[in-house]
Amino acid sequence: MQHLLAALGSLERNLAHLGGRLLVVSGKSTDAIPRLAEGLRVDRVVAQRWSEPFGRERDRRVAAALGPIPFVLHEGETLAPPGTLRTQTGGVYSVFTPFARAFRKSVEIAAPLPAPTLEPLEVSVDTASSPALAELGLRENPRLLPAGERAARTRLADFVSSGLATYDTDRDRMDRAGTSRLSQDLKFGTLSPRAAWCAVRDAEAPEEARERFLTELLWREFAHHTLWDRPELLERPFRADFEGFPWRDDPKGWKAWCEGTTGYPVVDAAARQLLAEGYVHNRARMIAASFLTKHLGIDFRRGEAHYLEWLVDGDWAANDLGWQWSAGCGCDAQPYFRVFHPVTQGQRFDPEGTYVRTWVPELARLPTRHLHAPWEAPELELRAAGVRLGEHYPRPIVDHATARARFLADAKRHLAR
DNA sequence: TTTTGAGTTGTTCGA
DNA sequence: GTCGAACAACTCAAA
Repeated sequence: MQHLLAALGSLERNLAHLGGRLLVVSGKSTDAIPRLAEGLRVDRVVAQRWSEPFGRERDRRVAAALGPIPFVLHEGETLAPPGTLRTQTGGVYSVFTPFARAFRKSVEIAAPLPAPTLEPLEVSVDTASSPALAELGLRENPRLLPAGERAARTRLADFVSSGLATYDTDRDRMDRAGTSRLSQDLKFGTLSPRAAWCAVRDAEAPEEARERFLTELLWREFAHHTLWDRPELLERPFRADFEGFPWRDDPKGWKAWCEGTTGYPVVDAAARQLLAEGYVHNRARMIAASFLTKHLGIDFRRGEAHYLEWLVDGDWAANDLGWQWSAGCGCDAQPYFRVFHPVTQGQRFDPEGTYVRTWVPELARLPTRHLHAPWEAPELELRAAGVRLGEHYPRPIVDHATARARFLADAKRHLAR
């Protein structure tokens, strides 16, 4: 909400700069938009398509409520309109690589258009200004990134000039600012994927780094196109053989995973970063999702909903695709037995422990070699770091090897039905 | 129609 | 300590 309001404020300033004006109305879109359209005596209502199921339903209802006034939807949420890429036999792509190959071959991405000129409104209508956070009973979170089109463009420019060159190697490092951090801008539409694509495509940076970023944009694209064609994926696993999987109900495990007290430092860091920042590093999301679904055996849809509730950048398409992939039931022909080791992953992608120390400060004084597995640290070192396991920081709620074996057995049994 | 090549992100075990 | 194989065989997409 904070990000949305700040983005609206930015839009209001930009419009004023162009001689326009942002009108704010409250109410259901099916009532408010027709009322405004009639009040302004417009000949059409123009909007950007929202391709996700919720948005499609909303657009359908608004169009119906507008009656004779045309409701014109433009593309822009994705690089190519969803539903336009098809296999040679007319089928829907279900594997990323062929989708990406076909996309690069057939889609030409033009530079974004300049801002339109605006005409002053001649009709006065009854509108409000957008509410302040406090009016909605919310407190400002100072950790959120600046929102709005200008902030997004600055972020893109900064990324292109400094982060892009090392993107292909640093993007996996949880302890570095190696990612673009553009996800919330793409989600809110304050940055178009075309602008990001063109800026990176035409940038002076190593080809591997540029290609890597463009591929990530295509993953976002793949998620939206896939959900467009198969909206039922928000409720069902992509892989039909995962239907009816024996997920566990583990209230204690669920609570620990949500609040960051599983005893696995990287998993806990991810949980706490989510609650604090509305953002989690991509690598940490995968580790957290793997832990919830595989170590704890909890249904991916619960983790998916939790992430969607807390993420600033959370959209249905990418979130669902990511969670299904992590759970092993998504668009991925890779085997189900790929279970992330939370300690190894931490050591590999947070080698100095910076990420863990930031989010799990009670372990901050522990030497790096024990940071990702504090239960294996000698008592003396724990004491020196001021850590008593079970008091300052929990012991692991599950044993990695045991949990892994349990999941593999469950999956093997279920998939062999 | 049949064949062929390939598939984001990993871990463990044993030589 | 390093390295390759096993994990399991399947489905997709294109030729």
